[in-house]
Amino acid sequence: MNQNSAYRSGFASLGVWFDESETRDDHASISGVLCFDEKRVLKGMERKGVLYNIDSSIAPKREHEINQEVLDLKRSHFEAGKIQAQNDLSTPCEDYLLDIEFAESITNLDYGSSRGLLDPILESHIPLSSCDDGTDTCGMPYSSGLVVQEAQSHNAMFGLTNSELHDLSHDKCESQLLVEYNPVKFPTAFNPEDISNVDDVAGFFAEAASSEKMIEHSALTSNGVSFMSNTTKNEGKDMNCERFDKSAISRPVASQVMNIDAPPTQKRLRKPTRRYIDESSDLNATRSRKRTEVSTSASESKNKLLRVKCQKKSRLESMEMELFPKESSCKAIQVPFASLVNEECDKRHASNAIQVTKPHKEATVVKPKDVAIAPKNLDQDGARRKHHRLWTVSEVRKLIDGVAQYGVGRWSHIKKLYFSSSVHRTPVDLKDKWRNLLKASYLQKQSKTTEKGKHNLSWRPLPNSVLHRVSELANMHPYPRNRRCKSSRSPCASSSPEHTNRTNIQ
DNA sequence: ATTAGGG
DNA sequence: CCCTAAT
Repeated sequence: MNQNSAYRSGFASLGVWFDESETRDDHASISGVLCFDEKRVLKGMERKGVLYNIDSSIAPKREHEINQEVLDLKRSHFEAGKIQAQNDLSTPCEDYLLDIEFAESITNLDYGSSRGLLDPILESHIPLSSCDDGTDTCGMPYSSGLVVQEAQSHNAMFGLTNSELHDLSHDKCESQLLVEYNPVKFPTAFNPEDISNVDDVAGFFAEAASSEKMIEHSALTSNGVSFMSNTTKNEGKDMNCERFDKSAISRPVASQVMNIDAPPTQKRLRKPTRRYIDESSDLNATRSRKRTEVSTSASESKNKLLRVKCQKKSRLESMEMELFPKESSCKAIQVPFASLVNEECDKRHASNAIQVTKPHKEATVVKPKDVAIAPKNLDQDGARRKHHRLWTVSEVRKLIDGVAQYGVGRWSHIKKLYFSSSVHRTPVDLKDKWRNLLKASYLQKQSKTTEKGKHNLSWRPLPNSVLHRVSELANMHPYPRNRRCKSSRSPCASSSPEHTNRTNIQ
């Protein structure tokens, strides 16, 4: 099998002994691999502690979904581990003098090859569902392309251990199985981002270990496997998680995780998200035209992020897809975009400064609020969303004037007349703003009438003059549809007259 | 291309 | 602000 040969060669390059006679046997191959891992992982640490902790690292993922199968598997593991713990020095695997740098070396191995090893297993007898319930055990949806493969490999290995453990239970390499079992799983438990930080990994371990104790104890005990409980608790507990977490295990594991995780090949087979496409095209377009209307870096990004959170689920999902993959695709977009944004940012600032500078006395009242809304930090997201341009009082006034003149609904006209200079205010923006003004005035008035104190502050104080005008206009021009007169005075009394009036004017 | 509305 | 459905 190609996979085998490839795999073998990979290890051969590492100077690892490889038994030709076993080459054709997948199990044998795996055993060999497992041995390596064990040697690597166990290096410099106490066998028992390691075994305990490694196994425990799995627990948090399915605290609430432990099924009998899993328990059985665990039991098997512990048995194996126990036996091995007693024989570790005589373990045949000692023969495989593994270079301590295996962890780093393995990084060179192609993901495909290692995967190839698993594939046969997958195909043969592994129900990928040995421990998956859809939502998954790693906290990440299977729908995430990035994770799926890991999950599969994990399951594959899981299945392997599960289905073959009995066969191997008396084999000399049983202990290796346990060890290997763990590293393969890690990827499923971590967010790629987390993995990058070794400390985080260590933290996870600690957490996992601690939480596992409970589960392990109750589960195993109830299962009539008390002896294991003892084993783990006594021997495993002695092991200081922190100690090995940070020193021995975290490094190698982390590196391996990265390895498994990193595989660049066909990680993302999904077609680009709509947003992704949009952004790309938008970016290009923007670049070529040097559009002036773009967003600023920092604030904009944040806004977008916020927005994303509030957006429809579908969109959110797509977004996450973009955010997660720390792969090239993402960077490719962002880098160029970022530079672009900066450019635009400067331009915009200039114009903005002007506007901000000329505010009226009342402006001071409004501004605080605006500032408060202003975003703070930026995220990687290449946000396409327009920068949240705070409406200055002057702008609001202009808008009101426009509405007074043209009436509600003629946004494009208002835009032409009053906002021709401000590129960033589109008719739609005006419309939205008006809507907000109505709402604001209504709320403000209401709060004033009732318990004025209340969280009135949350609603940025609107200059009274503005507020009044809005109210008046609101009465005059009931906002389409919801002519629910916010003003406490004359509810929905004026409809036809004013309406026609305005309409005719134009 | 504009608007109205929902998110 | 963004997005979409209606005009």
